[in-house]
Amino acid sequence: MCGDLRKEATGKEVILMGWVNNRRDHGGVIFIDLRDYTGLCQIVFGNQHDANSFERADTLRSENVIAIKGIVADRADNMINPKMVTGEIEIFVTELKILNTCKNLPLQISDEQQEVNEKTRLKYRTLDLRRPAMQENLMLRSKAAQVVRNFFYDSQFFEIDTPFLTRSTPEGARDFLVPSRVNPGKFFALPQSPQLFKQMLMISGYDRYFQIVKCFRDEDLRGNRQPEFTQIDIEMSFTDQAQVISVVEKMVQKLFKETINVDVQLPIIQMTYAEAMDDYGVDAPDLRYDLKLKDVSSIIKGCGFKVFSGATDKGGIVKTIMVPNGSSLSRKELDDFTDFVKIFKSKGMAWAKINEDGWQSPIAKFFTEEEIQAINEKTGAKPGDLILFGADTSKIVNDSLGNLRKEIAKKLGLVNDDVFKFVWVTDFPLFEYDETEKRYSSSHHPFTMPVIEDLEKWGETDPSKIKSIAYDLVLNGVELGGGSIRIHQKEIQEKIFKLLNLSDQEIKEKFGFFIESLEFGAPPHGGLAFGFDRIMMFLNKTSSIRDVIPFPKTQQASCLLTEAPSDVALDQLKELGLAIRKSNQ
RNA sequence: GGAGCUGUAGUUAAGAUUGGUUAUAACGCCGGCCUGUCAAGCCGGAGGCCGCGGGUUCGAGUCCCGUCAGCUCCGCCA
Repeated sequence: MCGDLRKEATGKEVILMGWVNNRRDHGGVIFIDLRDYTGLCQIVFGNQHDANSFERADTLRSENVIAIKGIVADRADNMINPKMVTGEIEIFVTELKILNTCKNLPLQISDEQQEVNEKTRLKYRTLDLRRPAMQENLMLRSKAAQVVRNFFYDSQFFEIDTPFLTRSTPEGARDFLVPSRVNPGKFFALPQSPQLFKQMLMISGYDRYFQIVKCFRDEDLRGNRQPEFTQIDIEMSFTDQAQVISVVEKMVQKLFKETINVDVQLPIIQMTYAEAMDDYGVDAPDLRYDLKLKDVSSIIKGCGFKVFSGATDKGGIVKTIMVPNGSSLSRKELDDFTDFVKIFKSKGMAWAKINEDGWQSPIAKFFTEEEIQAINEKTGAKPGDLILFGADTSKIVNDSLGNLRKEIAKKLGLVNDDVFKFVWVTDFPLFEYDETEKRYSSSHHPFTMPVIEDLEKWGETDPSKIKSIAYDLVLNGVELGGGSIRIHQKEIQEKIFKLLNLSDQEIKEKFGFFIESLEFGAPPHGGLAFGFDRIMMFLNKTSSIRDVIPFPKTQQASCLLTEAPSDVALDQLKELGLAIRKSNQ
């Protein structure tokens, strides 16, 4: 292949096929860099090598597809190109076959300097994917998938596939629906994950399962979220949290080693959800930098500043971020931070610059010397430092300061993308209270095993206090994957459904098949699912999920290449028993 | 559903504060010259619905309103 030839091949006759990356026409001699997925190789056309191909090489243009026969030649010392791995040799072309031509290009394949607009890239994805950078991304993805497969196969996991046409389930994300022609008026749903199927495989006795599988969720897109995405899905029987974690982190270690040669130290540290929220304000903390949040609620309780004391009086909290040497930040930068926290429903952000003689702060006058001392002590602030305050409900304070912490780290240059800080976050609450719908919903999913003592103690009175046996693997502030030990007893599963406000009839209708499966000797089991695309974002060092997915959707969930989704013929609808309603009422 | 950023030759950008002759550059493309380049070089050339629609104005790429698209984020994502 083009990128493989070295000095050792000198004198050999070779056949190369590929794309014209670049043509340099000197009149009497024409140089072409020929490209395939392995790289570039310079081929030389000249009268002395072959008059016929030299003449026709005049017509070659970028991205023409050609096949050549030629002799590998050693380059003289002053002609070696140290920038190319094949730079010590070139091919004297003796025969040229033009396999295809190419129209003028909407984006340049060979120019890696020029960042092309993403709209253009997605519209001409075929060409975008021909760019070496994208080829590297997708080839690494292929390699990663192989490493994962080999790891699990070697660890006695079975790769078993599960259906894409399955039934819609309540809870969770919106389903993508697929109408059934054979059963007019009825619909399949594409799986949000193979959750129930893998659990049923455990019940069927397959002991250990994995799958690299597409999942579908009809929710709004983000820089790291696509409507169809790929999970590394894992389930194990007769297991517990420690064992799942232990197996999975070995996989992660192997994956990072064999793809990007990064050593992941095992065991990966663990922290509870409560610790993560306390110290970082988020359930997926970035541990590459410190900037921990400190709760100063008890200090400011009853202080003269009504915004703070009012927040704690109403059951809220006041937390701080101490920015070392942060007092050099300008008023404008602090205003930007204030605007930033407003995204997260925070009403504002107070700040205090620490001087030798006390606080320089709009709110300093509201605090006694003792309170100031206590806050300085709690936050560890010294002269030259800066303290930022958030006061509101704990959700808003954690949300805004947790995200502000990341923002500050970015701004101060504390974020090093060559560092990989993994952490397991454990002991998640089983439920979250949904304020808008006034009910509880599962933090993980409804099949997560609760801590049984919690369930007995709080089940009737305060379900939000129930913890679950669930765990997330977080890397640099991003959730890579999450899992749990599952409920394997019918009674507990039914109890959880009830707490989720599902009626007996709904339970029977939606999950009857699963509940019944549990009754036929379900073993204890648990597992985890990774976002494969997100892992690939780290391995490829990209911040866009679209750079690791060959044919992604735009934020409006459309494909600019195929123009999907599209209208369909009336006949198709008719056959499915469907009609499109004009208005959206 | 909401907020912000962006949209100008094939591509990437400048021009937008302060409205004013023919909208500028680089790369790419086309033609010519050239036997050692490798981001080749030199000479010449073509290429524009300034996202779209409306408004203000004697005059709009530039100001105003609307709209569409791409991106980032909030909500949403068990």
